[in-house]
Amino acid sequence: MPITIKDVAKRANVSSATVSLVINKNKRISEKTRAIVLKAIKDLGYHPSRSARGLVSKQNGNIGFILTDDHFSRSEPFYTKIFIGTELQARDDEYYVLLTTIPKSFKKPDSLPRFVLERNVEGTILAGMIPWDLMDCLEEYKLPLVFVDYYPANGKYSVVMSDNIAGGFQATQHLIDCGHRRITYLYSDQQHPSINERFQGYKMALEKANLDSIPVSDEGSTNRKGGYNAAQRLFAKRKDVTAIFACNDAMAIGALQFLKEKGMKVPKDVSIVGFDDVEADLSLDPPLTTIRVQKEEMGIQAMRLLTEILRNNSAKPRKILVPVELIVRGSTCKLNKKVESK
Amino acid sequence: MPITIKDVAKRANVSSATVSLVINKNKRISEKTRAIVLKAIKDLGYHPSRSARGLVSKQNGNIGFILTDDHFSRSEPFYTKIFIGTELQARDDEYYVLLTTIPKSFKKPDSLPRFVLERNVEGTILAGMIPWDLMDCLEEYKLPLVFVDYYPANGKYSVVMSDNIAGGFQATQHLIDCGHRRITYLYSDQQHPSINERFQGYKMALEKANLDSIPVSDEGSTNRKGGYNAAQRLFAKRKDVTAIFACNDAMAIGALQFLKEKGMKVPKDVSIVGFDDVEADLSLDPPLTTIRVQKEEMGIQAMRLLTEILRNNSAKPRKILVPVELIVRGSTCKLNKKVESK
DNA sequence: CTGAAAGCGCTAACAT
DNA sequence: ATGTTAGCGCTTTCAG
Repeated sequence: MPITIKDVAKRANVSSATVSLVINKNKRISEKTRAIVLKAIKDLGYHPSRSARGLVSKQNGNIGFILTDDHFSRSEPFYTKIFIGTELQARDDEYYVLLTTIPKSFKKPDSLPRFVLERNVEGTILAGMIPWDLMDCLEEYKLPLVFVDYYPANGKYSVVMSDNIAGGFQATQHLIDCGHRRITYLYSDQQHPSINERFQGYKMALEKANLDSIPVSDEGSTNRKGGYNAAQRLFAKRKDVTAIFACNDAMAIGALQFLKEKGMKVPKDVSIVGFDDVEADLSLDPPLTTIRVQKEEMGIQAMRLLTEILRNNSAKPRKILVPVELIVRGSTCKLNKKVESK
Repeated sequence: MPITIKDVAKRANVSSATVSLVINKNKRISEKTRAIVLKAIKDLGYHPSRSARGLVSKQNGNIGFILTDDHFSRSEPFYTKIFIGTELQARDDEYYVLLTTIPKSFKKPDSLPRFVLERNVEGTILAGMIPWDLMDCLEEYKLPLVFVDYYPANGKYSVVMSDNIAGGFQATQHLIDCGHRRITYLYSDQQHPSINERFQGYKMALEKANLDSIPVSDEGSTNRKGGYNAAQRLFAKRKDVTAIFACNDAMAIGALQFLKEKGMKVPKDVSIVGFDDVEADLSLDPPLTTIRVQKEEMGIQAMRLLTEILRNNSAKPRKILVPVELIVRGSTCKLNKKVESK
């Protein structure tokens, strides 16, 4: 029932081989025949069969997108947007994206995603923190892998990250520019490369201004509750801090909530900068100054990297940093004209 | 390089046809040979090639999952969870799910998702509100369609909905049981079937208790801002309302915010019930009493419905209602012993 | 520059 | 109950 290559060949008065060559952009076809064939394809609304193509070319045109279940269910659509970027780019690259989640607790004998077991993807994008065991298993399959927003330390893979160091620097610099001198870094889970990189940026900005770093961590997690707890811990020790740089928006919002409850005004008494720009809470009061991460762009870049590897599998691992941007909203302001001695 | 059916055949000392029959669970194979073949398959780690299968069977083992971009990027992972359910069930049904978004503003000459143009899906799940034009276009492709959490009025398709009427009823009944007599329904966008059905349930519960309905809508949208505005509008007119049933959690949270700002205590002065149980804000104070929608289950059911249609395409359109559940948290309480005259 | 033909891995008659 | 074989739609030598 569907239109086949033969139908096109017949209509264009050429052989099916010629049509195939045209489809595959082979250059040894005269402009004239190419045009005729192209027209026939369009007239007929022909689309080559992926099955037939895949059968002979040993390629299936699919790529996998794996992330942990808890990441995908997160209340902010962070990874969702990365996925959208991937899918967007996949349209241009003519791939289909198969999305699957694996349990955060993935352990060695657990079974891998179906599409890798059945070898129905040519490569895979790994988004966010991935259990070590999963990487191990994947490695055995020799699947081209690209990491987004996370990467293993071994340097063997291509990765796409947002420019966390620059972001940390910009956030901190912004606070310094506002006149703040005692600026805390609120975080949790320092193992995570992003959180660590943001910390680097923070420290660099402080060093440049000759200020001391005041890192405060929560043992829990990098969510609102963690931010709330960390802020609580911070102000139990030091009441003189005037600015907070949180490792992400969720913690920033948690800290904001704590401050409000304690009657401290944001940004009058304390300025807060977040990271990610999750837009989770546009009704937040005050709206959060933050570092915008280009989530879709990250997905796009990841897909591009993967395509590159797929086309030329000798390609060396590359690392792409997607630029970030300071978004100044209402949670930061100039420090109250008070003159501060360093 | 990969293992083919012939490798299996050779190892099992049978023909490839026999292997094929075993794979396809054909019953006219003796138990003995079946066992031998199965063992060979396992030993070799054989997985049939989808391309080859697809080429002859005209099936590709893919199903599409379409939703609008704004739905997928929503801050609560509502549709994300529906998708996860679909993917979960797809594993059992041996399908791959191709997820794509279309612009909310989809208009007729816009191009359809690639996987339908290229006919690379056997059927499609449509999640959430879908532009009418899209349905129109899809219809021409004669693709089996299943709707989740939304459906066109024409009754031509299979759909999966949560039991909105029961949910609206339970929510309202809960408030009535708490002693409330003046209960508002806060909503927006009544065109949406879910919102309308919830309204039905609300009205039924009120009628049964012989109470009047107090519907208040916001002209904007069904998000927090809408909830805030609607609550504002409500209390501008009537100060005697003691309970609010919002058409979803987002609006409930918006209303909650308005009440807090105006100094009204929740639940002491006003009780609030939401709908969806999005868990967006576990740190919400007070935590929201709501109607839990089983999002994953909805995705699972949608996939099952689609599989059913695909296996037996004479199947008639079916409608599945996924049960809901009242979750009582802190935003509702018994009405202050005040005696109320009806 | 284009056509003829073989063959990818599998299924489905048809034989045996 | 199992084997033989043609052919699905496409790509890819190899000829011309």
